[in-house]
Amino acid sequence: MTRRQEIISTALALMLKKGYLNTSMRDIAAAVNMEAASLYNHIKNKEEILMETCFGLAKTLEMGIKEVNDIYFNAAEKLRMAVSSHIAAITQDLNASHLFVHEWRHLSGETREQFVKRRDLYEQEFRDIVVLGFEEGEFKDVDPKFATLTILASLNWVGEWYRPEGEMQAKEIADKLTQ
Amino acid sequence: MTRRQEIISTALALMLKKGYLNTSMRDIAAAVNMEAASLYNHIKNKEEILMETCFGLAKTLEMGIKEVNDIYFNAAEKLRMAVSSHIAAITQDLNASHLFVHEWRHLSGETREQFVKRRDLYEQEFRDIVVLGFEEGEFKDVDPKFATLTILASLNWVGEWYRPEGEMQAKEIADKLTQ
DNA sequence: TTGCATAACTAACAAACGTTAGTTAGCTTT
DNA sequence: AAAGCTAACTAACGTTTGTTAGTTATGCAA
Repeated sequence: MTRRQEIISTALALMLKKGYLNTSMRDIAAAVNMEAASLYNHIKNKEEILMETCFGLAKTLEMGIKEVNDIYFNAAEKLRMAVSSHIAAITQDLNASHLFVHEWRHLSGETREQFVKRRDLYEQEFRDIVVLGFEEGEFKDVDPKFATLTILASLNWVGEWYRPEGEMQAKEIADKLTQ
Repeated sequence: MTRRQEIISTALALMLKKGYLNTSMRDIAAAVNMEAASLYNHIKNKEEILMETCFGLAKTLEMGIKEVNDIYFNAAEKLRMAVSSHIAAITQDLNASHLFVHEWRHLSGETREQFVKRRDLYEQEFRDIVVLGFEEGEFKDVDPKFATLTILASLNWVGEWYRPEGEMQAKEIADKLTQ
């Protein structure tokens, strides 16, 4: 792990515990045993940590749903895989997920708009799967838009209580949730 | 509306838009056309806003579920009413809900522990209803703990997208969600 | 051996923060 | 008329914040 990666991953851990705004460059520096100013040899500024993390996870999620759309045809199966892929991404790095789910608001200006746009797009693709299932008569009596929001809510919330050392594995969660 | 209420409700609106930490006393003051120092004639300090809001909503939710437990007997009906009551509380004041769901972390020390304790207790009561339904054979094949977390996740997330001017009314949402 | 890149340091800056102190104008009560 | 309360003000405080500038030791490449 390069020094840069070490700094960022340490920062993410702090930011989960204390929040993005409440985590200072000096906090991060102390946690990796250096001075705040030295961090700037490795990263451009504080927001770069947030940006890189949010967009990194966005990319992972996008790739996941793209793969699902490429491979599977049946709506129910598609949904199961999309859920599974989402859960995998979220649980794989809980610290990063926290920034992605909660702290993206603190991206500034254009960066933030860009993020929101990609997030909406992902939600749209997710919704398409639900709608497909609706048309196939697979899922019944649900408002697709509403259902999608509810599903994504549950998925993102997994990051709040999932603990890697716990008994539930990512795949298991995905199965239960799809059901 | 007293000046105090005006200050607090203005503060909540700002905090929804910008986040609790990112909303300064000067921001709040400007929004109600006074100086930051003058706010202290009405409130003790910044945290009082957060505290009062979080505990206020906690109380509302607690009263809601207590009433459900007092009146209804059938598990399915109980769950429907608990969901309905929760949704009503959340949608009634979206600004307050945001603090309750997202910003309670910034309560300090003992206050925070107290809040978490009450939140866990509420979750426990909610879970009891699910378990009851499980025993009555009403809800099938679900892990109660898991199901409760998922339900509450969906409920709290409603605050993220619900808009009072939108087409969906609180009761309508409750119905769809219970289903 | 010289020269350059890397990664750390110290010092400092300007801005913003929550909060306190002290003051004052305008009501309300005595 | 006097006294007291309310709610605003100005000024200032000590911190903390993100960031920049300038310096230095180390290690690799020419």
